[in-house]
Amino acid sequence: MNQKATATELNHESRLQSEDHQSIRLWLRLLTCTNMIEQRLRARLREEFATTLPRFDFMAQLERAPDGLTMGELSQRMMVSGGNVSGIANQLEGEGLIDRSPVPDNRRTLCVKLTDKGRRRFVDMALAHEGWVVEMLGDLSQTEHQQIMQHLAQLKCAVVPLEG
Amino acid sequence: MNQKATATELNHESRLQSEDHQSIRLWLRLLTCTNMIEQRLRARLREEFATTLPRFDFMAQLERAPDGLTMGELSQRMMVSGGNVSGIANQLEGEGLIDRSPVPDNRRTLCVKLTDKGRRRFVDMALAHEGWVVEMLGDLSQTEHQQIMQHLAQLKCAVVPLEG
DNA sequence: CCCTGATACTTTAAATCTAAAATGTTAGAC
DNA sequence: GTCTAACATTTTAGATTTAAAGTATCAGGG
Repeated sequence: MNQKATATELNHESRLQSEDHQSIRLWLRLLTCTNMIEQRLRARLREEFATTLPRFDFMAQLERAPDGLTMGELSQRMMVSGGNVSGIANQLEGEGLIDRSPVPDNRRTLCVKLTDKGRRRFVDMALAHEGWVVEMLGDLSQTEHQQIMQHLAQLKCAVVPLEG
Repeated sequence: MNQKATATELNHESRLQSEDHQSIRLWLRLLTCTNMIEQRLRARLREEFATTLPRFDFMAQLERAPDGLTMGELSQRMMVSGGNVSGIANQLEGEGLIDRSPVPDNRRTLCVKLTDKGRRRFVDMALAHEGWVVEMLGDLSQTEHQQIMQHLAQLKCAVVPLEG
């Protein structure tokens, strides 16, 4: 940005560079927001329920899927590796919070569901969790909420096509 | 949301509940976007530069601070624990990419800087990194960029006050 | 000087996470 | 049927992460 170039005078290179930095700044701000919220949730889950975010997330996915999920589906939805899901499932199964049962027509697959105990345990945590999130995000107006949701949806669409 | 209640008929409880779910949805979408981008950057840094996101982030913080940073400042800016920073610093120092030197007036503190080798190495990566981010976020228009930035700034402000 | 508490950093132990290899299962080609 | 490749999951090895404990240093009061 040397001299007092008007908008139309900006060449491709400098325009591109400013776009670059803009994208980086957007990404860093996104990362900061997410990290801040994540750290708070992590801390409170530990303090108040002696559990971790991945364990909570695991149970949350199951709560939203009353018919159960396969290990692979859990892996996708939690956006973590399959091995990771196996480990957490072992813990939660050991504590009687989830149930891993074979599926009749495909012996490779396991169907994971919350046990009654698991559901009860989760409902408590989810209520508190919702409170914490609202505490952090609830000050935004209805309109702001909607706008950010839309923008993040666009952003998601902008990123997804690169999947392959 | 029973019957066809108009907006004014909604009682506090149901309004609150819908706000709750809205906040949760916003948080989950934010998390999804961040995770998607993060995973891509992680994969490409590994594939093309045989390094990791935290190592890249460490060097990026130093690049932005020519006078160097203390370990504590790095910990804050990277939003990770101090122990974590120590570990990464050991690696990078071992590879001659950074330099940890004592500070004259405070023997507890270390001043961390990029070495020339580290700076050269980082510049390469940063260029590619910027390209990847632009690839993912560059399709958003200037206006959208600005709006999302503003919204995330609001969101950040909404979260920060709870620090204590 | 000698405490005391705070600060800066490192170390430790345990959990998490990943990529890749291993295991067992399925589906389709031939 | 047999082979092959894909699939679903687990196991493994190793890196990363965190919280908390440990080490060393500083600053201030008595």
